[in-house]
Amino acid sequence: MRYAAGHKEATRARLLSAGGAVIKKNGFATTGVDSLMETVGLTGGAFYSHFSSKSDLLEAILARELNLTREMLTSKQDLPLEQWLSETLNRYLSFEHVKHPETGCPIPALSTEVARSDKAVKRAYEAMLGEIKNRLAKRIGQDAAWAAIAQCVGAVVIARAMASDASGKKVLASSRNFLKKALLKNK
Amino acid sequence: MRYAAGHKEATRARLLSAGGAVIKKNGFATTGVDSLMETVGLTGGAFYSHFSSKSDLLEAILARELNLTREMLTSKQDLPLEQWLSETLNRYLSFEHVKHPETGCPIPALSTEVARSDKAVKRAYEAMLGEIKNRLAKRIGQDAAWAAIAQCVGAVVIARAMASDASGKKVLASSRNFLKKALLKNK
DNA sequence: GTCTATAGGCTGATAGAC
DNA sequence: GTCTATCAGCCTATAGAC
Repeated sequence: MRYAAGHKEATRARLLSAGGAVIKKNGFATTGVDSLMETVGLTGGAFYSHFSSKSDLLEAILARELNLTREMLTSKQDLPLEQWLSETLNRYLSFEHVKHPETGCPIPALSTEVARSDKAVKRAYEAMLGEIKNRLAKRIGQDAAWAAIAQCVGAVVIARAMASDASGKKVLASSRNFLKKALLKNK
Repeated sequence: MRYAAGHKEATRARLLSAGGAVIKKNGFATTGVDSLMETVGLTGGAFYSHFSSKSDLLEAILARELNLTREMLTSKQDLPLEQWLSETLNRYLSFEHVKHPETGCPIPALSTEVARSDKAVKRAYEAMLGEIKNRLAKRIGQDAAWAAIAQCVGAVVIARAMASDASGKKVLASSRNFLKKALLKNK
């Protein structure tokens, strides 16, 4: 073998990381294999020694990215409820998050395309989302967990589609206010 | 002129209606001009006598579709709050809506692509969404209006990406429960 | 493990016939 | 107003050289 041991694994890891950023920003269907490979300094033909299809890549990227989201949402679980809630919501529902999909959560960026993908992709998505929900449910309950996820995702999706920054910020602020109030009251 | 007066307008109207259904189902970027024209029984070349670009079509479709959503959400404004809320939420957050994007609301189907479109498209989106929010705000208040829209959109987006029907239904039910409780309490 | 070359098919958009 | 023909460029995926 003319390449160091672990070379393939390293390339695959870079592909998941750099590729994930690109498709969160520009979309999965609209990003070609060639430009995906460019992000790791390789040419298109080499793609298929790492993944059997483009859809296979989406599945792997989703697993990785959703894992990161789960860690992020549950990293401060030892804080008191109100503080944990406030910090987590302020971070997820920030204008920074809206403006930078490439470093953000895959759910608002990729869900619509997951909905149009094959069963394997959807299964990866469903499994990870279920885990995220379970972790949140421990603190705020089952219904509230799904509702909070849905609302955060929807707010980011809508804020990103707005023409003006001001409108996007309004959507975020309303969702933050509403969720904090509702989640602390119903507890 | 070899075609009846109003023929062009009629073709354009059919294009907006049939095209809207197709792109809500299959996505805007992934649907070609040729297949868009097929839905109204014409060939690709004829597209450009109706719209100056594909993006121009998206703008027109959004205006039309969001107008329909607005009418739907506010059609039963004369009912008592609780009843209006319940009926509207049950309809928007239904499994039927999740399974049939082609006849459903454009916001969960197209927002992610609007976010990646040009300023004109985003302006059309922002203007119509603002109107929808204003109508809802009259009944439930400003923050709650944005929050409710965000949550409904997020729930449908997520439910559509789930592998199993059961998971999608859970997300919908949680959002329905949570929203009804929160909106009636905070009033 | 990555390369180049290639296949066959799709894209958005234009020109000119009818 | 719609047609066909055409452009250059992109797509996913494969074959075979190195």
